[in-house]
Amino acid sequence: MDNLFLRKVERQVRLPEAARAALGDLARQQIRHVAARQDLVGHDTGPHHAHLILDGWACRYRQFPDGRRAIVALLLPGDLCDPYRVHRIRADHAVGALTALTVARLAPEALDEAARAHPAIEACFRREMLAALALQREWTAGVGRRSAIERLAHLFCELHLRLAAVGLVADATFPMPVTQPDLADALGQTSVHINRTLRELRAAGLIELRGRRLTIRDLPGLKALALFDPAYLYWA
Amino acid sequence: MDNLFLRKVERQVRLPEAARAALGDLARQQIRHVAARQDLVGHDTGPHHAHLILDGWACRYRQFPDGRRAIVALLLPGDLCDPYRVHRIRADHAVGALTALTVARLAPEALDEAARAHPAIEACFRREMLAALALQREWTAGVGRRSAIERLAHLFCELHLRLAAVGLVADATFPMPVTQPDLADALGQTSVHINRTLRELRAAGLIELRGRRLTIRDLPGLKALALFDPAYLYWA
DNA sequence: GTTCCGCGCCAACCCATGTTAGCTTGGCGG
DNA sequence: CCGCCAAGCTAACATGGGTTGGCGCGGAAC
Repeated sequence: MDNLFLRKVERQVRLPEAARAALGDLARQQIRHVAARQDLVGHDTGPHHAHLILDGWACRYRQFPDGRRAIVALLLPGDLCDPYRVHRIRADHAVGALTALTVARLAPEALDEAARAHPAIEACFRREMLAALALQREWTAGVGRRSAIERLAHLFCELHLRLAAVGLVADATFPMPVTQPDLADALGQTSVHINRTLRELRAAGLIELRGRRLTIRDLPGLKALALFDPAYLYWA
Repeated sequence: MDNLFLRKVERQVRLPEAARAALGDLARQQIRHVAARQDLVGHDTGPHHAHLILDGWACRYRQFPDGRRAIVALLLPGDLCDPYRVHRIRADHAVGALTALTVARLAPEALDEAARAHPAIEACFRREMLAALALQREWTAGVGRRSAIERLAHLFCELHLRLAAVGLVADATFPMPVTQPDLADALGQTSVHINRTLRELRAAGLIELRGRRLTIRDLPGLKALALFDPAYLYWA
């Protein structure tokens, strides 16, 4: 199980050997397996560990008291979740596994120390934060101003690039293990409408989605429909 | 013109005298005035300065090629905008003045140095980032899953707390210089519907909005309607 | 002082998306 | 091998919020 975070990072900057080794060590400390639909971090968890996603998909979500749920971010293999310590009594959101998950649990002290010892690692963490922020802004803009079909198309373009950055795309095909109800919560719609919209995308010859795998049939078309501009993707 | 960022910060942690002085110096370097509706940072600006908002309101927004606009964040007095350097050719969004604005322009090198010299300042910057991220998540969740009236109510609750943290609230009344078209772009709606919804909130006796000032008539009622949970506000 | 334009405000109409309800399929536990 | 349940899929109907268009006001430019 190779370290996808490293692979993503080194698409941008070559790390010093010592930093690379330190990051590798970190990721090998404490491997945890989480079943699909389990929480990695609960709404009421206090200060907690950071996590590196090694395999599987997770999401950050917020559950409202009346049952509504909003998924505010998707976490893919190679994503580093909360590199900086959060000193809060109560988290503002939870992190849940969408599929079976393999993660490295990272002690905050170990991260701090690695960042202090290797400026390159500190830079990585910072970049990961800035990337998460830019991504979050794009999601806010999208839910606010994109139509249903544009949102879905945009998400697929985004996933395509993010997964390609960690080598999980082959032949314009990649895993898409997110169920329609989950997509609905991520895009601010209902599962019924997600289904309608998927049908439209398929009928337009833009995508093919079967058995948890997505194939993009017409990438330029999909990007045009989504008004996709990759400027916000830091690692891709 | 006192430094509102300092005031906000020191509600949480007492800074060492040297750090406080350094932050004060930073803010006094290069004061800039910007007219309402002008961009502080454009969509196509490359790496740029950081800004400390001293007076007035600004917003981060994204303009789509077809004219649609999404406001993804409001920047209030005391907010620190982009403390960490962004090494990108093209920004993913712009920052614009909603009202006449007074800002301190901060050179990235000066910030880096202050952060290196004073761990307390580094901690402040990091906290500002984490706060921005949490805020952005809440906005994403809101646009995705809250109804029109809930969104508006929620925004007012948020502004109430954020402005209170810098001492700009008196008698449950605070400045609200955002026009209805701007509110629409921030909440993912149209100005017509914002108008309808404002009327509803007024009719329900929850708020009063006159002459760019908002008075909250029934805070508990407003919070209940908005499903407001302040867990995501780091400074307030 | 006049002109103009952006904003607040409102009503009528309409459509994109939500709601409800049901059927089908496939994977999993027993 | 059976039963169960979550997810995919669809149709019929309902509605929140978008669209269009129009009025009046007040502040800024001249």
